[in-house]
Amino acid sequence: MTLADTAPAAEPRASLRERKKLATRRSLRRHALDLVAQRGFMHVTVEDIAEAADVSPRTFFNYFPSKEAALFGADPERVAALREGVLHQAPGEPALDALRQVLVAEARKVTSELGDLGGEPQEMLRRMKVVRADPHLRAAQSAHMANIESALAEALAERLGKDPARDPYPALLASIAGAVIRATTVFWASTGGAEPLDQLTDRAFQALADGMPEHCSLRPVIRTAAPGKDEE
Amino acid sequence: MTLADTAPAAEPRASLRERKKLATRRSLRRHALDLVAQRGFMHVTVEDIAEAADVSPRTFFNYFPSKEAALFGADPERVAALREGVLHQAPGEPALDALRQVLVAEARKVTSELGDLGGEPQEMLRRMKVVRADPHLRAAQSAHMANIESALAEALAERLGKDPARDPYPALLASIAGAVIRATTVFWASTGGAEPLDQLTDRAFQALADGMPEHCSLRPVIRTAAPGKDEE
DNA sequence: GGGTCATGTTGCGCTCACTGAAAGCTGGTA
DNA sequence: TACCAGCTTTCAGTGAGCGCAACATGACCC
Repeated sequence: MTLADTAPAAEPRASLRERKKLATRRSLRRHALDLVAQRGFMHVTVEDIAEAADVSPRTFFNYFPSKEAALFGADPERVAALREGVLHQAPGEPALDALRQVLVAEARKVTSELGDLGGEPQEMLRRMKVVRADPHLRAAQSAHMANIESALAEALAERLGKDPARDPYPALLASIAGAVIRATTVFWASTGGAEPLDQLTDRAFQALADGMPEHCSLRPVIRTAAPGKDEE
Repeated sequence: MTLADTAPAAEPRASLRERKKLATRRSLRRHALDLVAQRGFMHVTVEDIAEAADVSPRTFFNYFPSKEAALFGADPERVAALREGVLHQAPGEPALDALRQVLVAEARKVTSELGDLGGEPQEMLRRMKVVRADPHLRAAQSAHMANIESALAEALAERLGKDPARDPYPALLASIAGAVIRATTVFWASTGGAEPLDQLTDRAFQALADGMPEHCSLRPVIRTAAPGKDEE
């Protein structure tokens, strides 16, 4: 495994130490995903993953707080970026719209060829397929998302100038946003990534804005303005 | 601790064995809640709980699959009831409305004086206060809710005659319903139960049906008997 | 009441996730 | 080169959770 690849290196090339750390992180992530895809989450131990990545088990926990985190650990920086987006995206417009824009953009990033964290293409898809297959992992994903939802709720409350202790709206919206993300992502994986995740996300938010009608257009729709759109 | 109390005994009085089992279950739940409320989830071991309830630690796991489950374990029968409700409540009406009715009714039951599982009054409130305080527990609650969401999604798909593999609507709606439950419940706890949970739930669903407008009426509204619609 | 069976409880041993501390290794730097 | 900061490893320990084999106890029948 070479250390200096896959990254377009827009930055002045991090120190060797940093590169090694990033490589180890990726290696752990990658091997965790591989092993879990092969054997199922339950039948993979942290020791297995560490061994595959050629580090000690203890080192695994220096990188990830839990076995699950190696699969869908969102870096703090990404959460901070979401926060930032929720606060400042589309000022003046409704928070729901801003949230929608931010999350659609995030979905696009995460599923772009490079994959998140600069990993392999399709990595996100593989990850979600694995998650989809295992109820325990779906639960763990929900748990993980709960933390992100908290951050979102906080940001939404700030944007709206509402006191979370008095108004449930920010927390409610944040929870719903999390639900949308989880549902669309799992569905996306179940179709093998046939329809881009960002479009699915956008349509889900449209349905939400329309009051979740039963015959809503969760299937491809011709929309003006933003993303080009196809019909089915 | 007497065995035969708290239950109005509409039934022919279960066998001694059944009564003991139920008593043990309640005792474990109760002591788990007490201890966690005192010391925090992290600082309570299963051994502590078992000791307090006067059973062996092994027995604890005969009743609950995990430490968390003693706090917010929904009995399978209750989930089955939800499923049933989603399938057959308000036939002909939109699934969202049926879901709303079912969950509002559930909220009323769960927060009724008797508490769920026939426990103490206010037990639900104490439980949710504890959950609200601890991020780990909030995550665990999300994880737990994910399972219920799966059941809801299945039921919704059946009701709507939609194929979950082709249409994300049922899963999306189920996830959102779970999000609504979690958000409203946590908020309800944060207000100390000032406003009835079922009303909060109903208003949250109203907001959802209205497309989550920012200035929606999540605060008390004068509403007539049945969901006779209000304008905001 | 006594015998028998089904069911529930317990003790034991084990795996594995996860953590703190101390010692060893390695890259950055003067 | 020498030193220091930061990373990795080893080690020892806690605690969740599970399978299994006794053991205890209601339930049932006579």
